[in-house]
Amino acid sequence: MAKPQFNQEHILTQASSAFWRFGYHATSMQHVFAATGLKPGSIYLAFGNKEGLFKASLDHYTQQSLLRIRNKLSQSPSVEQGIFDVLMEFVNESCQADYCSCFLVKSQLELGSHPELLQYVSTRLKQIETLYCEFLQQNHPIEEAQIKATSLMLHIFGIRVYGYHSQSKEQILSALESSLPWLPWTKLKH
Amino acid sequence: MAKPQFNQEHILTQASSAFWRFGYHATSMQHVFAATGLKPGSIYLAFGNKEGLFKASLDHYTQQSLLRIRNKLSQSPSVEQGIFDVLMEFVNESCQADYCSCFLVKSQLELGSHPELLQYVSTRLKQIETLYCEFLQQNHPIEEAQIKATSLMLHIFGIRVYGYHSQSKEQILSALESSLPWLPWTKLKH
DNA sequence: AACTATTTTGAATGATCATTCAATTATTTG
DNA sequence: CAAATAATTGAATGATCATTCAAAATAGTT
Repeated sequence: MAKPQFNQEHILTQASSAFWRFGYHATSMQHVFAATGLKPGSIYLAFGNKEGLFKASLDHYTQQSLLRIRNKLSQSPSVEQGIFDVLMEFVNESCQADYCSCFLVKSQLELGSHPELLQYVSTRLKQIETLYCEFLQQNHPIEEAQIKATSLMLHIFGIRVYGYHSQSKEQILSALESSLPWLPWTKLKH
Repeated sequence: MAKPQFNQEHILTQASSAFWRFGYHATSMQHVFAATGLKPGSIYLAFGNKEGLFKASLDHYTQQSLLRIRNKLSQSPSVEQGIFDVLMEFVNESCQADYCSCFLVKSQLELGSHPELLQYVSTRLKQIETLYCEFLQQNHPIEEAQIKATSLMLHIFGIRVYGYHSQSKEQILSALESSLPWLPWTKLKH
């Protein structure tokens, strides 16, 4: 064997970041070579082709997202409080200068006409919904948990799009409070 | 003058359709030439460059969307009923085989790192929100109308993303009913 | 009919795209 | 240390990209 294989974590971090910010089509392999400092052959040996690298990037992002949500919901005094905190994080992200929404949501819309990648993205978004649903089942019958989880995903998708509008934080918060009354808003009011 | 200028409506219909379905980066000018049957020079003379054609396509789509919503809300017995009907149309669209979400929402996410086009898209999405808000002011004080309009946009954005999941119609409807209780759901229940 | 103004044509351009592969380098194995 | 094995290199490839422009065609004007 030659030099042990390059750091896959490093390249996936860089590739995810590029695909996330610029999208699948606007990110060229040459950009990836430049960002990672690696040569074409290395990346093609490890990931096969651009699609393979993209899938691995999606996986990397999804695992981090699932972990982040799981930690937040586990460590909160209640599931509702944890969900509320996660939502607030999403809203606050949208205020940052380099905001670039959610990698999975962006990919879902960009690759709507690419059945294989679309399926790959949809599966991962469903994993996230399932995670919320599992936590909600601690407090609610499964049917209600499922409805709340779907409603939550609709709102999260909405935030991911609406967040691009400038100075939207207060508007988003008021709207969320009106349509998600089962979250613990009281501590923020007045 | 030569032959009167080609039918701009026709080319914008074709170009919008391509940009909408495949996105800005995945739609090449060669695709547009093939779809319209026109030669490069004609299109470049009329629209300047790809960005110009894209902006004109966005405008074309936006004007049609505003017209469609305005008609629906004007002809309904109440604003709430009109909004409900529009939402149901969006949900039903997501069941079709060739579903491709909303051109503006897709563009907003794809062009997040292109400030000029991002601004162009955001302005048009805000126009749609303003239209809803104006109609809602017939029944509600302006503050409440604005919150309802923003909540509506969040939900519409959510539907536009969630719609890609297969067999999602019933789930979406249940979730919408739970988070938009001010819409006239009763006639559908039981 | 001749002239002018404008549009259309379509081949060509250089840039950038994803991808390949023979040669080189590095590591493990015998 | 030598042989075998595997990873890395980076220049090169053909395809496709957005865009250009000189020439041809068409319509209005005199």
